[in-house]
Amino acid sequence: MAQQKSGHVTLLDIARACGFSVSTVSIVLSEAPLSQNVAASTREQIRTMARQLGYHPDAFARSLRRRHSQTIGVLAYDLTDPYCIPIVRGIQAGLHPTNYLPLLMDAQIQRRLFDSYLKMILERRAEGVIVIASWIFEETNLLADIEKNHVPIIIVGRDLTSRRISSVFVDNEAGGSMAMRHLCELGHRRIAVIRGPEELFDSKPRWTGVRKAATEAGIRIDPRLVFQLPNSVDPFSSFEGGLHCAKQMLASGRSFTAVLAFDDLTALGVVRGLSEVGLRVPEDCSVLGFDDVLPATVSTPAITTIRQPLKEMGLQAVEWALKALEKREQGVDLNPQSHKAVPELVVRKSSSRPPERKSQMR
Amino acid sequence: MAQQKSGHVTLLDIARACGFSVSTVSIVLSEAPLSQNVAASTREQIRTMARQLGYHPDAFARSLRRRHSQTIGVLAYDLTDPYCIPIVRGIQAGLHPTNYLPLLMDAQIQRRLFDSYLKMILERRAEGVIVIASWIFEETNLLADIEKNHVPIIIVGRDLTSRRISSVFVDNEAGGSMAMRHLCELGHRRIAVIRGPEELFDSKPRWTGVRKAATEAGIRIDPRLVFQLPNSVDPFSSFEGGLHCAKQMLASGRSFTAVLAFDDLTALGVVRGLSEVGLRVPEDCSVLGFDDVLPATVSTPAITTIRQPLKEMGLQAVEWALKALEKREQGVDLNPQSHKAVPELVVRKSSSRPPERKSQMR
DNA sequence: TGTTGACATTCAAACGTTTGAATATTAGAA
DNA sequence: TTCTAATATTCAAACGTTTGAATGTCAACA
Repeated sequence: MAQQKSGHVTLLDIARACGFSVSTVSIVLSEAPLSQNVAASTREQIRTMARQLGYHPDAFARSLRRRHSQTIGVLAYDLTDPYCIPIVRGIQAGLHPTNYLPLLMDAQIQRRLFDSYLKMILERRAEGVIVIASWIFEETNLLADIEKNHVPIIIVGRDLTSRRISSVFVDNEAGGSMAMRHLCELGHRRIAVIRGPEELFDSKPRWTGVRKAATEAGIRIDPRLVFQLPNSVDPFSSFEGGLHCAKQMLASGRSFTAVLAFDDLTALGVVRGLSEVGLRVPEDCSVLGFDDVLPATVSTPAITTIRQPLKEMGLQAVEWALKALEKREQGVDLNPQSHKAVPELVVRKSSSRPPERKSQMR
Repeated sequence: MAQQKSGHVTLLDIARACGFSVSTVSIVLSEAPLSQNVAASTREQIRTMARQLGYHPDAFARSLRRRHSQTIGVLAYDLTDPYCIPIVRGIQAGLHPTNYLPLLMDAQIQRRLFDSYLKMILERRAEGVIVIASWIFEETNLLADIEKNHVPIIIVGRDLTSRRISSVFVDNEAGGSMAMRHLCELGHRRIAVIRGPEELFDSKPRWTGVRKAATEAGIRIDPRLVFQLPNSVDPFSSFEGGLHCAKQMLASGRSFTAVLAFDDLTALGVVRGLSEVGLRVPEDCSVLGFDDVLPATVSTPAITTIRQPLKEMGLQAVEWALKALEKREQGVDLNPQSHKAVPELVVRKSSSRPPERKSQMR
């Protein structure tokens, strides 16, 4: 009845319905400072009418006028990956006490989608962007556009300070060392290692850390027990990669008492591979993961892993984004920062001392 | 330089920069029909200038003027739950060929957040809303507002046709029957059942299906082997619930050769509980899950489960949402519809024939 | 010469808000 | 009585687009 053609209730509808001007209604409903001057009776009248009609302010009109969207764009490379979720949670948690809202997008590991969502984030005038990408994320030309439009951008999951982008990522080297040290301390000497895919940012430093710790412990890593995941991209593939590597390991005829896997899903793949030939984890062979995602916790045995403080990393990203906005308000451009989060060894059931009889591994 | 105070490049910037009017620029950049009449040289000039300045149209202004947001709100009860993700994927897949964009929100199983995000979806003038909620989702008063503003709403994960809301959900009864039938066919007779939490929509019909199949197979379910998950809410708790039930089962002294768990995470909890007393799955005891989420696939043994066609359910929801929009365009209000998706038995490694010697279970 | 119509471009209003400035009303003070 | 000040409300412009209608130019036709 009082509806506009658009189907949505507007200030004008309310104004007409209770005989005040649009301005007054706006002042009351948006709780502008001037609303103190509005008669209490008027306020009440307007508010009840708004409730009655089911009024909700039009975010488009409001943002247009106020020149603020109160939005932070969050672009995840793949929500399917359990790695992303805790980061998103951290971002949500960080944003919650402010009145910024996350605009969450899932690129599904597709460059095309990544670009089109980034464009959308720009069009929606997000005031900042947080990109979750442990994964390849080369120069999109949109990146330049983001800069031209003065939108602060933070990346979590890899170091892009070289491109002058604030970055939050885990200290992979330290993590790799922790993992190797844990196995050494348990008494393992023949340790198979599954390295991450070539093109993944985390792979190299993690491997460096592993080697350092091995050297420090006086252990030689048999190059024939070093494997590498293929350059694939979706989370499930790293499970299959682990499974495949385990088979190769077993086929190689070399003996080993532990496997240091690139991440948790790889570790789960290894567990599967070992179990298929009747080997038990950890009695016959220890398996270590990295990340600490849900599947590592709920599988049996629970996977010993290097935990990334994902939620905290999300929080950190938000903190910087907000600070950048604040500074921008004052006309200052913030220099890109970087934060190396410290990982943590989580000992669970997939690691133990090596089996007594070495012959057990053929 | 040519920047407005807002920091964003606008049509006016481009117009000034190349000496045409805002209208012409708009017509060219938005590829309006009139742009055929614009001189090719002009078009080129405007386009390159836009690219150079990094122009992106302001979605707020555009939507305001066009009276279309090209957006579908998607409100998930908890992205942490692996159950949600494939549904979201389905929704994305369904939306992709259209030019609607999903506006994805994660309520984190908190009523307050649920409400505030729903409000946000309304304010952003989403043209339709899809709610993912297997979980409690009682009358929000916002629901009434959604109706007042003529926004079509679809729920996936439970049946709310009684409240005149289109619903997509799995045929829980059929699924429950499938699970039980599978165990019976393998030869199990003493089967423990873990029912879902009281307040969860899926719980009752699933249990009905289980009992029906048992009756048909001439099997009596020992009430002392029936357990129930507590009314909790986060996905991890169902793992713990399963673990706890397994302990109770074992403590009860009753013998059983299979456990039919409410969902996959519960099943994984049961596996853990059994393994803690040295029982192996499936050699000593079979375990069945429900849903088919990632952790069920990557754990060892892989969990035999009843698969919900989650992605398809998401697709279905989108299809209806779009149809409702189409109809609304013509002024027709669509009647709420409902779709019971048919589940599917996925046989993996956690189920097998019961062990020969019954004494094995004490 | 005037009319027609195709082509190229611009005008101006509108979308739903917000907000600085303006107006109107009342009460109290000078 | 007029002036000031507080209270209560409205005007009107602006945010960045889009778009129906208007304008202007030019060539071709009658």
